[in-house]
Amino acid sequence: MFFDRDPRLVGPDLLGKILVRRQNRKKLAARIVEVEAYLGADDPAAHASIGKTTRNAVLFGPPGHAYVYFIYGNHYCLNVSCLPDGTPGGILFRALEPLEGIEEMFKLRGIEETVDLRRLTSGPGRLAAAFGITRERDNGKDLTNTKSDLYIADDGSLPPEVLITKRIGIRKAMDMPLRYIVAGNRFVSG
DNA sequence: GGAGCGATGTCCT
DNA sequence: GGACATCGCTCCG
Repeated sequence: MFFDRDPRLVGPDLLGKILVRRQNRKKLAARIVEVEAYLGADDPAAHASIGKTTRNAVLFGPPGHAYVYFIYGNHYCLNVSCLPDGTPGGILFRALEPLEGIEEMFKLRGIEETVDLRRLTSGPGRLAAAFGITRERDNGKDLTNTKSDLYIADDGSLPPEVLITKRIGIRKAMDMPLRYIVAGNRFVSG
């Protein structure tokens, strides 16, 4: 299956796909335009590099599941697990291009709709807030289940061009080229 | 528009 | 007790 592969292969293939949230009959949808790969023991920046703990257990579980963690006392971040059960790895969602339910996303973010659309879902903390993602609610969910209230959809569209760069905002393994972005997309962070 | 910094929870040593 | 895969606010140009 799609996520049962190395994150370095899943990452670029995720670009162009759509993250969908359903809640109170409302549908939120946004296109994935920026992600980062996080590996296992060989990647000091990865949460999985320290071995399996209660916090990072989802990364060691079956592929395609949501790993949500709380960072800097303020923000949630969304990842999806990769590789087979027992082998850690995942992809961090860093930026989305809003498609549907934009009004609801502004509400969930707690900002006015006059704010530049780019500030709505550009950045891991921002996109998680815009989708109402919390650890309590979403950690461990199967993102391949389209009956779920949080999943990844595919409308068949492919990004024009994928660029690979160094990852952003980390203190370790800063030089590994594991960030994947849609070239020229205005919703990419940084 | 960029550098500096505070907020603030959770996990791990 | 320190680190942390962030954000938004200041202050300065």
